[in-house]
Amino acid sequence: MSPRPQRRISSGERINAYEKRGRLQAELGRRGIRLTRQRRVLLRVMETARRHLDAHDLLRRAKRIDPRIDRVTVYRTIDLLKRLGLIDELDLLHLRGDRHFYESHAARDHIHIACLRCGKVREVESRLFESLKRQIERDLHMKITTTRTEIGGYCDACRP
Amino acid sequence: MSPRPQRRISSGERINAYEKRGRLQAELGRRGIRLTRQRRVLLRVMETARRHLDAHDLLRRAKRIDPRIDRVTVYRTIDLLKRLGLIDELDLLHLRGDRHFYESHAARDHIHIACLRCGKVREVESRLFESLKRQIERDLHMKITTTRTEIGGYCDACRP
DNA sequence: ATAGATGCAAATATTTTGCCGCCAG
DNA sequence: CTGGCGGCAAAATATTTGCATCTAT
Repeated sequence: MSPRPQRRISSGERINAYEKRGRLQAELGRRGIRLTRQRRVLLRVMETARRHLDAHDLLRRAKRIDPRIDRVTVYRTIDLLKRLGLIDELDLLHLRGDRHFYESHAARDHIHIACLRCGKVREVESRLFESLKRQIERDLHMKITTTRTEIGGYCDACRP
Repeated sequence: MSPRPQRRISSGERINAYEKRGRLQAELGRRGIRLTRQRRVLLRVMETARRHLDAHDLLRRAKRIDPRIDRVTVYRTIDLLKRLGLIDELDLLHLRGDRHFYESHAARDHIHIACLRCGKVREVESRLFESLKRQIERDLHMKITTTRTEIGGYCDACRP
């Protein structure tokens, strides 16, 4: 390959860098899935989140917009979106306990990198990771549809 | 770099390919940590497992060797080993529900690749993945200590 | 001898299910 | 209108905690 360094890391704390506002809702509409009041609220919460949210967070934020929503509906909506492949589920190395976090499926895969001390989570894309996926598809004869990479360590400030 | 293909994938269903029998126990001894009857049994179960086990599996297998062990002890031992960095925690893309699976920390990092249809999990090592980690350490000024990569897709037999 | 580990019971946390009334299309 | 959806309560599952007792060193 070429000798130039494979710098393709574009970090950022923002979760939904690739999110077009209303994308999820449009997607459900396109697939003829019923858009209820509760779903609209939840989709909006997910699309505008600037950090990773778990079911509890989603409920709390949704209630702030419209209190007429139940915990169970949050879980059922999460399940729906997961099945449709519109959101990803993470657990961020269990850094914050055993809950699951959700993020709207980005255009490109990215890697989650968490500092084990300060808990900050960064997201990066990487050409190398894309190559890795292609290599696995080739060598193991797999069709990859989902990936989840969570890397833990110590950031510059927290280095021991 | 060289033009030869980066084939470094060494798969296999076996979990503890790199495990020396008694490694975990020796490690605890070396660190002056009390080796109780229950811990010995659990360490043995972990070292000899040929597939990923969750807390429930660990308890069941431990009880087969010596029934005098409680569920709580399993959780406490898992916690101990996690804190010491001797085992890794996975959830295999929640393919089998929301439990956690454990594996004794291998010499080299590996990637878990699961077929979303038949559920088979394969483990591979990859040079590209090692490069990816080094790239991240360099570019983000991180010291990486843990990684967890879970890739889902469809294997050759299950391809739609 | 004694710090630390275990067992048991109960608490917590998280997610799922059953059932019935409601509402988006 | 009506089949899918949401609310409520309760169950299921997974994990943690308090405390008295035991045991590895």
